[in-house]
Amino acid sequence: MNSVCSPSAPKGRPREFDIDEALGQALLVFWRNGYEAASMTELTSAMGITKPSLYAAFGNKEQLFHKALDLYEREKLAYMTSALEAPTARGVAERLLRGSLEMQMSTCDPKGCLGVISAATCGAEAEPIKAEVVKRRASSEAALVKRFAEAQAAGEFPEGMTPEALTRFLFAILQGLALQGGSGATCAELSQLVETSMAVWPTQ
Amino acid sequence: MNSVCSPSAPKGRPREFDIDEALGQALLVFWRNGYEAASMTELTSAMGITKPSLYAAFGNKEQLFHKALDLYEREKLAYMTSALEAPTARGVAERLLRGSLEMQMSTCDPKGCLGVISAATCGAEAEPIKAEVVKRRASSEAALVKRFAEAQAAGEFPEGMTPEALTRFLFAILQGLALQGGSGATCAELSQLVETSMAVWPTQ
DNA sequence: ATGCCTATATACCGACCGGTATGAATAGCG
DNA sequence: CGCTATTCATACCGGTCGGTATATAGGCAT
Repeated sequence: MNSVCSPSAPKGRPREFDIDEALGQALLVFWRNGYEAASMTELTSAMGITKPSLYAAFGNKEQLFHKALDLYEREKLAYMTSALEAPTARGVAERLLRGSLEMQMSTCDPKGCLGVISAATCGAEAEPIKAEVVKRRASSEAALVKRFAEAQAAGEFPEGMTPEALTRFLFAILQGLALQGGSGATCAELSQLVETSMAVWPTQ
Repeated sequence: MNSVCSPSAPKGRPREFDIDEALGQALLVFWRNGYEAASMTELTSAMGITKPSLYAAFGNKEQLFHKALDLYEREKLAYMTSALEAPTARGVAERLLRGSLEMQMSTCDPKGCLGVISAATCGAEAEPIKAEVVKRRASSEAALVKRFAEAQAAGEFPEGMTPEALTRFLFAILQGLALQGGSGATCAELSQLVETSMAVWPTQ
């Protein structure tokens, strides 16, 4: 209750690892293996820390996954929010498709999408994990619906096309893209999928 | 080397369960939980048999999954082959989409697609499982490419649309459909996705 | 130097995993 | 009736799971 009260006033022994870097490594393990298949042994090994350190710093496996998911959305899904700023609905779709494609083509990151992997996983233990991922996806969808509603008001849509329908359609393609990417599809094949999707995207 | 040599000449104690019915129950468990999350305990419980009986009748967990996958393709994916008989490429796509939609809407079967679930699962233990599923998917894709090539030769495609591209595109939508179905999407939402896909499907 | 507090490392916990050894039960065959 | 062959039920195997008790090491204030 005194002194400078600096943000870094650790009274005890200082931790010997960078907590953000460790979280980044945990994210990679979850990304490659999914929640359930990522064992504590593999997590701690990749993070370079021991199990008690992990539990002291992150709580437990589920909380660690949540924090890794936060990091994933913040760093890897940034193109999603920026895509909404495209001038037209078609531009938004193109940015989303190309952003997702670029992610799948990244040589340093794992293939597939952490969200897709986690949503498809169905173990009883991972039920709350799946629910959380689905919930976050719903908020992303809502943002896209809102953006497409603006586009519709601007007269960009052909009649009969609702913002909800196009959002669901685009998300389905993005999910298929991530799934095929995680199944060993080549860059050319995924790129072809993006081009085809843009070719069929409704114009006026 | 004698007698009627009837196909049913079991010398020992006869098995007390129907092997096909047990396999059907195993399929449901794999379908709901995925390969890795389906434990032997849950499998044997659902099949109504004990572990040694399962191993005697089916080999091991992986072989059981393969047989369940055979059953799945034979019974649940029959609409895929019949869809290829539609008169036009557009008709093929529509049959595939509506067939997949109907499966997702079935109240007795689990949601999602066993193939999608198994392909997204990424545990090291399940690597051969994933490879097998991807391989079977590739053969389905090849069949669709072949059918679309006929359609292209018949002048059904607009220029620039290749059979490979449309196949990949359609499979992506089907995968998105299964994934959203497995994530709790409503019938109305999935139906909307099918309608949108048909609306954007290229015409001539 | 002495407490105090926190992080570290080792070893361990009960539960469950896939898979199996073992012996009793049940059929056909002589 | 044995004899053999197959299935059944129980109990068990080593290994791994997520999670933790315990004791030591290390930085701060006094």
